[in-house]
Amino acid sequence: MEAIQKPTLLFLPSILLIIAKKSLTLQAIFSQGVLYPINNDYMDFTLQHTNSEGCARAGKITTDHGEILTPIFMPVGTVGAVKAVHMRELRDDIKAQIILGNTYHLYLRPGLEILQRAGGLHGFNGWERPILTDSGGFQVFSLSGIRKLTDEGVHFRSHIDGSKHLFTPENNVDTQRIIGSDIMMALDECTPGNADYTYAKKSLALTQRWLERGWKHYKETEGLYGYRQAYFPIVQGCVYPDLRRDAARHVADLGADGNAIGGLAVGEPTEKMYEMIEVVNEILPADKPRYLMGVGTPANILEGIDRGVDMFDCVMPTRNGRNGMVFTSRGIMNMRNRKWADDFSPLDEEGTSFVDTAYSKAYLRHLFIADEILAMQIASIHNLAFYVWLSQEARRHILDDTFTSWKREMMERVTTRL
RNA sequence: GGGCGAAUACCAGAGUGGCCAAAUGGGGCAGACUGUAAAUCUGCUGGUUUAUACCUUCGGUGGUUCGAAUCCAUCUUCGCCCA
Repeated sequence: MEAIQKPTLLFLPSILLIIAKKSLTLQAIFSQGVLYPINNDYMDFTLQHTNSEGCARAGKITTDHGEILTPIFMPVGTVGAVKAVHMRELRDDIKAQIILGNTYHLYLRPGLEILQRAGGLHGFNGWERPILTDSGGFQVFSLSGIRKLTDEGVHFRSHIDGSKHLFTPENNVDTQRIIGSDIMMALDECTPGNADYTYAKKSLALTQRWLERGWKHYKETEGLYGYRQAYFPIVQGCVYPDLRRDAARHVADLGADGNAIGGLAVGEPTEKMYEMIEVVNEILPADKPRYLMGVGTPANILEGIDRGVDMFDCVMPTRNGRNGMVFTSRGIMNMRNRKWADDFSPLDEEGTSFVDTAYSKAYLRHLFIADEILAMQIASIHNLAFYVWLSQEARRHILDDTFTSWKREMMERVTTRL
């Protein structure tokens, strides 16, 4: 072990040097007031196979921090930590290929200065694989009580200390540059699922104006740490097909390295969500990855894959896991239920994580009832491993052209309440 | 042997004449959670399959009262103090 770790340590000073140089170069460019596009970021995507009976796709995304095999589920690590899960478990056991961070949360804490001095989020939390950052658009939605939208951007109060801040499409790119995510997300308004048409249309127009500004700024800047950063635009439009189509065309016209579908699973009926995915994916380019933001249940993910989505993220495996819900290929368990009290069988006979066989259902229930931290760790590790497994198993069946029948069977199983 | 105090639902513990099937915690049972202000939140927790309804309950028994968990008598148990 030591022999492996030592060279890494030796490289650190040189890495820091590169970062320092890069920052200096950037400052020099900015100080000269260069306005023409200097950005040559790009991210590779290879579409490897499309299911013969539908739209499900298998692909490969290449970033400077490594490859991502799609369809992929991405664990959420809002403040730079996937709650209750160590990086080693995330990498070696869950086999996460990419994780999320959140611009709003990281900007407030620990703040940009610390992040920049740490060498970005990768340097700060030690995750060496790809990172995607949400822009804070979801917080525009979820913290709606303490924010105000204007054309300029979103004015908001910190949920931590009440201080006032402003995100603009431009400074939001700069912030994500400092965080150093491999995939940055456009600043958008995540329109509530129950918004009326007039509001949704107005909201979309704002998102689109912000997108154009953010995209321009993205093109005019470059990363601080010597690796490429992609910038994904987001399709909004609520549950209205014409708005969604308009949004998808607008997004497709940019020619970004990947495209996201946002504003779903935010209160609208599930069927509407599926319908919107279909509407949008007819328009989004097939040769770029498609990211369905914030979704969802295992069933939602299977349906999303079936409709041509390549990337997913959701807090459900971690949050619900901490609250006692365990997702398996046999169905869903509420670990607090009495019925598990004397079930000494493994947590998940078919699970891929070490916790699945190391611990019994009865023991995990005991830990939840006793309010032990270990309960949340076990459930989070299990759920994330299951979600990643589910996406990669889908990938395997797409490559084998057996996705459709496999999905039909899995849909039955993952929706069962045990 | 004497004195004082206490006994309330699974546990702890409010309640000292009607607004009490009885506060509040804990425990228990179930539910929610979808780009994380969440190790959080919501129900239920005497019985009657529904109930703004009825029945049974506040250590036991007997009383006072239109009405008692609440007042009186007595018994039982527990705690503390004095011998």
